[in-house]
Amino acid sequence: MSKKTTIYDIAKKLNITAATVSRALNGNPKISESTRQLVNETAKEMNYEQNKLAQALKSGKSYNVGVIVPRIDSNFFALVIRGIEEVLYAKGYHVIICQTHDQKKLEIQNINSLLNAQVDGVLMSISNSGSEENENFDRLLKKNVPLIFFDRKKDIDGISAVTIDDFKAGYEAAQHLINQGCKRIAHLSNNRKIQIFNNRYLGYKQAILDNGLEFDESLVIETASKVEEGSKATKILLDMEMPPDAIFSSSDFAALGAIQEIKSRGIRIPQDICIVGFANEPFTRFMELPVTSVDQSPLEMGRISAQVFLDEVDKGKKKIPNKQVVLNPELIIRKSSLKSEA
Amino acid sequence: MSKKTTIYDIAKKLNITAATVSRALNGNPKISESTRQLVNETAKEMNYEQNKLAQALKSGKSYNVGVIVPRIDSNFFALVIRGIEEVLYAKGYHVIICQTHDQKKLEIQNINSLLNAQVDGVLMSISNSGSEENENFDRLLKKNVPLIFFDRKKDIDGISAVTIDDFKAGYEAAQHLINQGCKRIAHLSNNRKIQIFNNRYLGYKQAILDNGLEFDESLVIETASKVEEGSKATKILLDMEMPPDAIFSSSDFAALGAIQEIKSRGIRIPQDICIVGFANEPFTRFMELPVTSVDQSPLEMGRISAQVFLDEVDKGKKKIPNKQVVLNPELIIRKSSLKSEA
DNA sequence: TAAATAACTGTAATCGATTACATAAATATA
DNA sequence: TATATTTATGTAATCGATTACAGTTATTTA
Repeated sequence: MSKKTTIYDIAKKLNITAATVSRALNGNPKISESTRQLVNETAKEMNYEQNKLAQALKSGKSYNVGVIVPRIDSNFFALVIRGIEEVLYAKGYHVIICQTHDQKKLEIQNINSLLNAQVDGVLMSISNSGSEENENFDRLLKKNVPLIFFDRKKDIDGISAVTIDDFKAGYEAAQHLINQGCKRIAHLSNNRKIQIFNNRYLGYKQAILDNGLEFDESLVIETASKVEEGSKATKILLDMEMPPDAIFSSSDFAALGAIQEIKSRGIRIPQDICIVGFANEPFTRFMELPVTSVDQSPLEMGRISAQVFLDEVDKGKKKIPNKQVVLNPELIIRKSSLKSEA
Repeated sequence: MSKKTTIYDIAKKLNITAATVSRALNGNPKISESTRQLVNETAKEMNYEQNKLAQALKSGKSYNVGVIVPRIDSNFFALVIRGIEEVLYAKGYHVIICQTHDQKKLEIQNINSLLNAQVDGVLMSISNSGSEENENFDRLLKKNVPLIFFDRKKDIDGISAVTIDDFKAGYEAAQHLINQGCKRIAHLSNNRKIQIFNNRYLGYKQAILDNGLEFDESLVIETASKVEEGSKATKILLDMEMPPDAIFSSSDFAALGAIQEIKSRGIRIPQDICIVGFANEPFTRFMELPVTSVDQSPLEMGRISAQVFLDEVDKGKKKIPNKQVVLNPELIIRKSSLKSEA
């Protein structure tokens, strides 16, 4: 109701200046213990709360950080965000979450919006659909707003990134399928202009070649990370003259679509076709037929991304070499690919 | 790099005052057309961008709005948020999303955090675990920060709310099961101190009574909205002397747990037991056995909540009667409850 | 032509917190 | 005792945008 109390109100009441009050509240060592106590008590009495907007104006820091992800209703991104929040909240930051829904237009809009909100930094996983252009990222960098990529990254000078070793993840997934006796392993990829998807693909390919199997490019299909798209792609695969005996999908959602399509044709999993997904979404564990998937330690990814941001903020203008953190993926083996036990 | 340009820079360049620049940029009618143009052009040339922090300090508005939900990795909340964003972004607001994970402690922390960020309003779905106390909400109200509940609400004077008609939803779900010939319908409820859960329960109960069936309180179990909890509760139900022939769950996640438990015992769905969930999460559609569920038009709920907030902000201090918007639920019937066709 | 009005623009205070610099009082040093 | 050094606080500018009020022309009216 009544106006908020400011340091001026406190100052007037104690017959001192706002400067002294400010210093006392901020623990400036030049303030005598007696007045410090007095000020603190009075502040409490008067329900003083610092006006963050004023402080922000003065310091040029908003203590807001933007996080941009393709979508928030995936467990993976939700957990990354949780990790980010955990670290940043503790440092007094607020997190503004934006979704791109994999549309470049929205990505640009989001960046504008965050810039507008004068965020102190941006942590993001880039959108799928996208030109080769980096102007948006450049705009952030030019303004000295730290930008950190996680998961879906691009190699841009001056931008740190936190990912898992996607090549290794792809390699291990394929190797696992090969170990199960699969010979024709298909791959539901995603936009391979995005590094992580390309790396998963490359790892998968390498494993096939390393094992002396034939690599068939026609078994690789790019799809969006959606159930329907997974089904669609699987239709194509199953209709081939020599259909695959395994599918490694770089998305759990697409894998789910694949499973639906396969089951609808009465083909057995894992006996006839083995399935491996990616991201370890909870439903992979909860399904009647639990799905093998790759865990990306999203919580950890979020925490580390936040830490990288904090480091960059601290270092201020000093240009530091962009940090590239690579986490270890973990293949979680479940029934959908356990031919040996079926 | 170089400092940001301010209205003072523009003023200096044009040999006028910052006041004039400010007025020109804001379309003040007292400014001559010529200078207005000149200012606008120069602003563009110099890459001028308004400092929102300064404006926020002056106006007392941060143009930040807080949204508090139990979790973001559920399709329901993700869509509500999307609806909110849609409306608020268009009005120049930013949205700060917070999760409570159904912990009162985090809820309080979130509110503090948002208050700290000087948000212009808070839209929230209250957390489950909770005392009867409303002090946190009162704190917002005392500061004249509009608070709007959606979905999980409480009746508090001065707080508007947007929900679906949960009583009707519960009633229709139960009626549907009765129509399928079910006689002993169990209910996986949730904390019934939360209105929406109590209303679903009451609707369910009323339908049973209206149809002359016996109402058995022991068939009602409170569980959290989690897969594991759903399984656990279902174990109890199936171990009863007279197990139910249908389960109406007020959560899709708990329903999923129920289905797992039921299937693991070799009991058939829907022949032996029918299942109805709640929230129309995507997986209900994608499962091998698609699950009947209640749609709550989350997008619409978000949009309307945002609109209610905008209305309250506009009206300013004038106390307006708290608005209570009630949306219509829609029962989406799928195989899990279609005994008649099985 | 003098007075009144309109049309612009400038002056300066304001939002609330921070901080370099100045100053006063208290204490230490020679 | 006179000077140097601390210690504690006050003064005033600053961050950038907004706006009530005042002031200056230019235009209109009597």
